[in-house]
Amino acid sequence: MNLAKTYDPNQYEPTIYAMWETANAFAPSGKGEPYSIVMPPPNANGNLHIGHALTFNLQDILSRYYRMKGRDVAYIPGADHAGFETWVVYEKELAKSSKSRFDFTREQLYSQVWNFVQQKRGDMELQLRALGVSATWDDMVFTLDEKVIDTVYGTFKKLWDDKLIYRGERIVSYCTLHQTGFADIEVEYKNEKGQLWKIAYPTLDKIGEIIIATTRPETLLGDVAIAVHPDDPRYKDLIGSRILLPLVEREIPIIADEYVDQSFGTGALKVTPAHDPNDFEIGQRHNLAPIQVIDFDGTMINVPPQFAGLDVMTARKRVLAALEAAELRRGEEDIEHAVGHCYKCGTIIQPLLKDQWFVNIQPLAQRAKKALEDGEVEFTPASRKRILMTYFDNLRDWNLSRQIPWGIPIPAFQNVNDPEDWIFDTRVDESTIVVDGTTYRREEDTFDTWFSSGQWPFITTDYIANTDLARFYPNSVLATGVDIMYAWVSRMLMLGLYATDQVPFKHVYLNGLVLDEKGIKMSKSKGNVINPMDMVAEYGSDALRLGIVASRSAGQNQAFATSKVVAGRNFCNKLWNIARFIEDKLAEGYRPQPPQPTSLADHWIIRELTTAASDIDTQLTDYRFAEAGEAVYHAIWDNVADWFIEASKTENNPSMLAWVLDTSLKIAHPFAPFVTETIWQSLEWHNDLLITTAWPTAVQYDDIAAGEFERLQKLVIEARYVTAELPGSERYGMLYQNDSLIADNKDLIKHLARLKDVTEVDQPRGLRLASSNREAWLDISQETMYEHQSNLEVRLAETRQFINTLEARLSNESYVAKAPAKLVEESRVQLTIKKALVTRLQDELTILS
RNA sequence: GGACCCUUAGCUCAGUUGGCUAGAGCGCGUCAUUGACGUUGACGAGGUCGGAGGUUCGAGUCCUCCAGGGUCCACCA
Repeated sequence: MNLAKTYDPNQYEPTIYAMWETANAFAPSGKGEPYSIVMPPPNANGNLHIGHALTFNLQDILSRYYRMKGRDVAYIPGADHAGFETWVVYEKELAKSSKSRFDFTREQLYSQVWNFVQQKRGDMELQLRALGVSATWDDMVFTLDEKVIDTVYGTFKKLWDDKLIYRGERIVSYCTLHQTGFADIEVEYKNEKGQLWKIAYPTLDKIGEIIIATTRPETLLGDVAIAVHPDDPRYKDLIGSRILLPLVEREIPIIADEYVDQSFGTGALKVTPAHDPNDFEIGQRHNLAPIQVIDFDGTMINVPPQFAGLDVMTARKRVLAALEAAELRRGEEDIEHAVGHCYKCGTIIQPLLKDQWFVNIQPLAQRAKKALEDGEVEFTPASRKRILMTYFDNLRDWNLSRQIPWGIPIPAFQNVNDPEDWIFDTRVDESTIVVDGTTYRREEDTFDTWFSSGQWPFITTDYIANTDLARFYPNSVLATGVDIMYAWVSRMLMLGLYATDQVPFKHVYLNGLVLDEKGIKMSKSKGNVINPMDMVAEYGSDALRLGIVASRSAGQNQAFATSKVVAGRNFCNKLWNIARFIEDKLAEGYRPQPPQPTSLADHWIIRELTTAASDIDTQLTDYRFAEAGEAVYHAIWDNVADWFIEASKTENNPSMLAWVLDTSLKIAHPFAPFVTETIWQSLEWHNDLLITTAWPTAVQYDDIAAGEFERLQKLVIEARYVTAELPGSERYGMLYQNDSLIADNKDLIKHLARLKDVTEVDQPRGLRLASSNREAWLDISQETMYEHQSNLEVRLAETRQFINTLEARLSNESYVAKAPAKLVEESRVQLTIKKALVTRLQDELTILS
């Protein structure tokens, strides 16, 4: 016995992982049909969270399974520079040393963050290894690697040449704290209570007035018009006249625009093109120049001196106070409206006018939508596909510009003499370049991170460069969290199709969020975050992996249950002890041989494990991870440990013991890679790696023998049921039988049911084991039998109840006529069986009374 | 304002195309007890599948409505 009594994962996991890496076991075999998964690159700015553990585990289960199935598997790992996300983390680091971004040049910042990320990235990669991911580390891609930038620039150029990229002054969602613009999707809307203020704008002669309604009175300072609906009788006569903008005393026109909703507020809309997307459009239609009154740092500019430099909220109060003093307020009402916030810092997003780079997205979106419609990509859960198609329909142009130094520079240069003249050039290391005698200045903005990660599948597989790896494009499956379906999955589909004329992956599997134990979303601020590495340290990597897939279905947000991780750990220990037992039973120097089933249990366990392996095939093909895991768990714990191992104690069949152990390890390996490989390595008849061994194939067995073992199981279960209630003195009693199946398996039954002995008799004596329908009786005293009477009565009542339902069903003509014949036949068979059981139970009761 | 999801045993959750006394893990109860494993074994108790209708021979599963919980999307000032 060279294995300790209990399995200690920490003692083996790092060694086993190192061994796989040394053996290059994760590398694609180059043989078989390619199967590829690209890892959603975790942010290289911190630690993995429990959601990563789930996603990567699912991917690794698939990778290991298909590797064993003989596919040419690439599971390509990555790390994301996570532009804005990392930037936020780094700014916090800077703040710790009382520094800010303004203390450094862009180049200094970039290299500082680079160093910061390199260090964090190393931690993250160690954590990936601790989870046991069988990723092809040689193909690891960081989102700032040269090949990424090259490909991203290539795509940008293509978009540019196809006139799908434009630069323009548009309203962008802007975080004044982080001082960068966002894509629409990055804005987090919350319903909040606010006020709708009514404000009077006096006519030029100050006799009349128009009342407008606004939730943001401070933007009044940037108003350039009042808009009313052309058909609105209240204002019809005023259209074309001018009015006085309060506080600023600027004359502005009253214009007519169909956009205005007559029923909202007062039906008159103040127009602030610089700070509202709709107003911007109105302004464009009416040739009104926008006036920016909120600066990029969130303070007021271009306003009367008493408001200049105030932050938005203070300005709002002052503006309201000034209006009050001027007697221009006409009441207010409470309303609930959606307010956009920065998803990182919660700062209220200001719509600001800024020159940004945009992708004209609809041509790309519609192509992606069509690919989904045509079934080129399937989804699990399927319902998400339709949701995504709707999303494509409503997508608006994508703002690619980010005003942060950490990211891929936008490869564009501006003519110093002609601001409208932009050229594409990749010499982003130069701040100015000269082309044909003209000087161009570099764009300072960087790309939205999702623009690069949106090209991940064809970047990581070198599809454009067409290296060896290109055979892995499109990817077989994309597995990721539902939370980034819009941000990431949608972009990969659009950019993938655009750049490669192919869908980037054939299947999308979306996992839900891992919630805390109480079902609440985890967040650092709530302090309810579960760290996967703590779980690995306490229970082992396999335990975490088993626990996190258990009872989890696609797309559902589900609570994390430590109890399932504990169950996973116990399962590993069970496997471990199965191995200890079998290794102990096999002679020194055992050499593998094909399984030679002799006993009923041998045939039965072959059937069970073969069935389990093929069930797992089906479940994994359907991405039913939890059910596949359950199949493994039960095949090994219930069937192998509780029945086969116990049965094997009454026989000695080394070929079967070894085969059962090998097969158990194989089917469990995708789910619990470490413990299975650890055991495999301890088996002296193996000198290969479990990870690269082949998935079990069918083995011949005798179905009749397997069925007979099942009958014996029923007998044993009934014997146990009866004896469990017996007093200690009678518990290990005799079993009398007149039954050749029992006689032939005397020792087995004796052991499994813990009987004193099994003896042949001519005449019935004791209590008949009626349920299992064999000629077998337990030796029980008259007194005990009497006590057992109530059990028999309960069983009898239950059986009669069931017979009633069966009879009712069969006497229903519609059922007999319409239900499948097979079902009707089954009902008939059941009825016969149950009727016979009733007779036997009644007989026993008669004897007792 | 729109869309989607959830409600099944004490807890966390499975339950594919409707098919026949509803499953798992943990927890609970009784018993076992030291050579594979107490991270164990045997046996057991827990559910009118949120509520009300409907379709069907048959509904946890499909439809409608209601109640409660959640998520996402949305430029109404």
